[in-house]
Amino acid sequence: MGEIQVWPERHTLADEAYVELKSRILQSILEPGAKLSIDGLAKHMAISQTPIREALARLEAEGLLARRPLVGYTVTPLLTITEFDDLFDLRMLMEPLAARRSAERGTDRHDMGTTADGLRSMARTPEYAHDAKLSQLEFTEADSRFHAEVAANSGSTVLTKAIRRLDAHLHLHRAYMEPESIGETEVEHLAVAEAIIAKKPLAAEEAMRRHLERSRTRHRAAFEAARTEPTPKPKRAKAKP
Amino acid sequence: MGEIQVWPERHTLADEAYVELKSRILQSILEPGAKLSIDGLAKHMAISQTPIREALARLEAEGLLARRPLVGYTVTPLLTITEFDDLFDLRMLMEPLAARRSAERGTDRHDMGTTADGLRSMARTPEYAHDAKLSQLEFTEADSRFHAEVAANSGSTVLTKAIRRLDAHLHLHRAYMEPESIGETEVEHLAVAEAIIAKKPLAAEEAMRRHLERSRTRHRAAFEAARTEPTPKPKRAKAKP
DNA sequence: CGAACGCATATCCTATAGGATATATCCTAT
DNA sequence: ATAGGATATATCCTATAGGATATGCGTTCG
Repeated sequence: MGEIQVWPERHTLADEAYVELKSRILQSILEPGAKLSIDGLAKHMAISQTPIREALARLEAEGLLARRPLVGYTVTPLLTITEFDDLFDLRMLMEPLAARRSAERGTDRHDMGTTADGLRSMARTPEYAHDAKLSQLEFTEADSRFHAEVAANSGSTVLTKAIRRLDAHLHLHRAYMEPESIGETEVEHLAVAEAIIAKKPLAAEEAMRRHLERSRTRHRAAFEAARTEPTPKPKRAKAKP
Repeated sequence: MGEIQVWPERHTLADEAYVELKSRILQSILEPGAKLSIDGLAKHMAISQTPIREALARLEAEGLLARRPLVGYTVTPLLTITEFDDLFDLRMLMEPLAARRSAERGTDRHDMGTTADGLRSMARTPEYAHDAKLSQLEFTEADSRFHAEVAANSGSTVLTKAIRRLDAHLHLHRAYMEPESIGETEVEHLAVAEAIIAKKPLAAEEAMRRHLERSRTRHRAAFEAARTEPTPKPKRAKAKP
């Protein structure tokens, strides 16, 4: 019983609404451009409007929603191909830096950072699940977590936050990736992880750079494939069960 | 009467509360660590709690406030010296890129971008006002606007938003009230502006880099000066008029 | 036939009341 | 005297009602 219970982390309905909505947005259950009705959401979640409003305000500040005063909130539209390229340009600036610093610190003797095994396990992608869609979701989340972990291990909160903000938008596009690229991703992630564990800053930086280059190519292919068949899920999200 | 009225930009009480609170934080009227009572603020602004909550949620997502569920909001502590350095590292990555791209586009024939004169006028810093504190705030805002404008003129919304979300000026202003050499800043801004107007990408990039380097040096001096005298205003902000 | 005006509805925004939780105070026991 | 616990208060959080605004539709006029 000597365990230090860090505290049950009290959370409110506003927190739950925030998590729920963010999840729906990132899974494209709420499609880009969709209108979010406040009391519609309130009824759907069986809570009142006040916590919904609070969650929406946070998501807007985070860039996932757009707000027009006295009109309502809408889901941020998908990136254009130009914006997509710009986003990767920024990742190419920031994430190799994060990898380098992370490697400078290494994975041992840090209260805040990860362990070597933790990083390795995060680099790995989950096994194929039965449900293809679920598998896809797990992969995108695993990918996101790995990049976030590398950033966090850099020890720079500023850098970590900046990377996370970029990632939120990228996440919307991960859903369009081909499943066969999962294997490649895992290999590249492991290269980054091992360089960090071995405390080889330059190697880690370069490994991340290469990973992003190839990732960009893969995403771009998926992007243009999606262009041909206009929308993978053309059904309207009216949220009226 | 032929003027196109872009619309009176409807705003809500939540918006007003947001602006008001942000302003108070930036002026250190609300000091770091200060507790913000929700219905205290509501009574003080003579509005109800709901819009206050919404404003607080936004400010929290923006990093100016910290929230503990069921306890309350507190003003975020100032940047540490490490975070200060990290912040400038990121600016040094992103803003020279923005300056380069901005120079590639130039300042003419763009619907979105600025005019040459517009950019020049933004490079200039405002005159001194009576109130030193307000004067300092105006300078910060002018500086912020110039950097934002250079970013916007790059044509990349992703880059622009990423730079804005760093909220560099916001945090720097909070931390260091020492008046930075206004003259130097203006000269450096003009160097950047002219390089952009002349469509010299490399020169613009380099000018921005040099400006940031010197700005970092200036701020750093103020930072360490502030370190010696621990807190400029040791009085508690209990906000009980 | 097209455009403009007015009304009706849906939705947002704000205010207020009450339940739930954390913190401070006071008391008791060792 | 100090540590531990119970009570009281302050504050947060949630729900709900009502005023205010934008949008859609039908009608009317040019």
